[in-house]
Amino acid sequence: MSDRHDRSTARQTSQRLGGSVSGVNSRDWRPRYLQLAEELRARIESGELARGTAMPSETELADSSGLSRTSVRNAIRQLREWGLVRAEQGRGTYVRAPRQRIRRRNTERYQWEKDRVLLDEAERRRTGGTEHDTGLTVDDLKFHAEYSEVKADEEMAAAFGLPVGTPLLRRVYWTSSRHETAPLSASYSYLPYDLVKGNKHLLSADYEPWPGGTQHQLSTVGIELDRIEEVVQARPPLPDEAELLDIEAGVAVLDVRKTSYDIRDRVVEIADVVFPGDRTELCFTTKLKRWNA
Amino acid sequence: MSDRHDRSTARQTSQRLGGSVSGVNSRDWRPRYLQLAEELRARIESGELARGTAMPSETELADSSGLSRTSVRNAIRQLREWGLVRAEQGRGTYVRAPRQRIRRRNTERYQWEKDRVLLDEAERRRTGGTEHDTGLTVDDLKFHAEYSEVKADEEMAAAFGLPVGTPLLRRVYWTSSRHETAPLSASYSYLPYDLVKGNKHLLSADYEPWPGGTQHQLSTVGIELDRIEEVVQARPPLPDEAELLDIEAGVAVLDVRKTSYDIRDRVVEIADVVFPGDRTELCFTTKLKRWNA
DNA sequence: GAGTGGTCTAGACCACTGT
DNA sequence: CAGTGGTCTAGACCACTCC
Repeated sequence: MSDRHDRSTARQTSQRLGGSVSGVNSRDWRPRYLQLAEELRARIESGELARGTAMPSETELADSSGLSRTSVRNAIRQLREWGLVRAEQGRGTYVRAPRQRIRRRNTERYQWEKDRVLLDEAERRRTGGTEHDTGLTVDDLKFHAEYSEVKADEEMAAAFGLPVGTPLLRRVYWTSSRHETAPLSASYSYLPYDLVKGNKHLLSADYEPWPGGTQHQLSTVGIELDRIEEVVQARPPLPDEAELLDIEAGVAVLDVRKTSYDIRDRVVEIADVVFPGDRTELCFTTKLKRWNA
Repeated sequence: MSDRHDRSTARQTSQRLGGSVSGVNSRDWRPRYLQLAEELRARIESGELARGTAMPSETELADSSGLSRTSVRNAIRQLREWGLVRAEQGRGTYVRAPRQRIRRRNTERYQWEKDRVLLDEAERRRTGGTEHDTGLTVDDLKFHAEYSEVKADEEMAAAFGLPVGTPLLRRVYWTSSRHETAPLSASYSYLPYDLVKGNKHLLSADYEPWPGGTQHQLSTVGIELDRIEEVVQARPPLPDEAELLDIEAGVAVLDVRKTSYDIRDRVVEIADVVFPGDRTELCFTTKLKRWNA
């Protein structure tokens, strides 16, 4: 851990590995599958292997590199972990579009959402939270929502401070851009059923997309939020998350457990939001009190 | 993405995979290396393969499971990506201690650090930020610090809003518990040299551990912080990060780019803090303004 | 020197995708 | 159907660790 002027580079490329390689060279001391991986990475980044196009097949690569197919597969596994290619059974291996990291400003977002509750509906409908994040309009976005009633298991009960078995409204939703396949995040939200049953619009997915977000929905049943606590962790994706978010098995997800407290200090919503780790940045701002204040 | 009553489980175990497996069964439709991986996972979680002990060697596993060594290695690769085992060249593969996730409350931490600046030194010295996080005392902790002067590259210059080539003080540090090998995080911090040169204590690692943290250090040269912005992302570890933080290549790190602004709205510190993804939770709190205020 | 994990080969069969 | 990636085998040599 001595020489690291390039720490910052790691944030941008997600990778920083040795010098350039112009072929699989037996004089190089690194394993040959890694040399091949880095050569292919260079060809992708130079644009020679363009985004969306098929890579040479494994047998072709084995022939052209002089390596066995096993070694070629090791190289491709490396590229997949780097998020550079996507393998599809029976079809081929494709160069991924270079992923632009989407920055989500959570701290500002929540206050913005709260302020918006006081606006009239026409105004709210114009732009929602996702549109705020992405700069896209509602016509570019495709919503998925799924509502159900469940009973609190031990973990949820503890998180809400309610008895096990308490009815909860469970909402699963994600939003995709119409021009891209994979959603930007997947969200699993839980609300105590008793809190929201006063407004029938909250109980069914038929009314989605609801203009104004969860804070507005809660305001219709008399709930004002005081603070939101978010616990961020990185973990491997579940198989279905990998599919939904279009990430390789080796790429982590950012998992945010969001807990909302109302002004009476009750937990009124718990949401698990899952982001693809290779294209998401979460931004938090901590405002500090003045010493002389 | 239909049936997900177990979303929450994913947060705790980092893994949730099919039912239990009591052997590598050819009737099972899953690949046999995965069956073996899950069988071994069950044996680890049951305690049969205790933490810290060596796994059966690859050849032993090949013999006992009736699979080839290649398939056994695939299974072990899976276990490594799950963070359950650590392979050491020439020695063996060892069961990892089950990792307790450490929760780091960033939002509260920074205000706490700021408040502490106003305390006297004896008080400050009693507990530092790391001790605050971990509950350990200074005697249990081992500090590493390394200072150097560097010139701002393009990225750093842009982040600071200063010309390329501006001298920066670069500080690399990490803290380990004396009882554990791997540090909880690694930190790479940059300060404009001109800002801190007024206090020679800030320019050398000899004075570490400095009681009071960066905010106190900055206060000695007349700087008061206004806010801290943190951008969180998940990415694969660099090879040396994997070694330092004791994680497998397949496990992601949480990378936090922390930017500190002073009350004159200058960027006064930029720090990249890297956490092992398999045992870190970052907690952020967003306090919302009252509607009636 | 014996044992370990890391790399590598030259095959094979499979499920899946296109035409 | 031919071609693709996914799985699997039965070997081999290497660097490394420990005795």
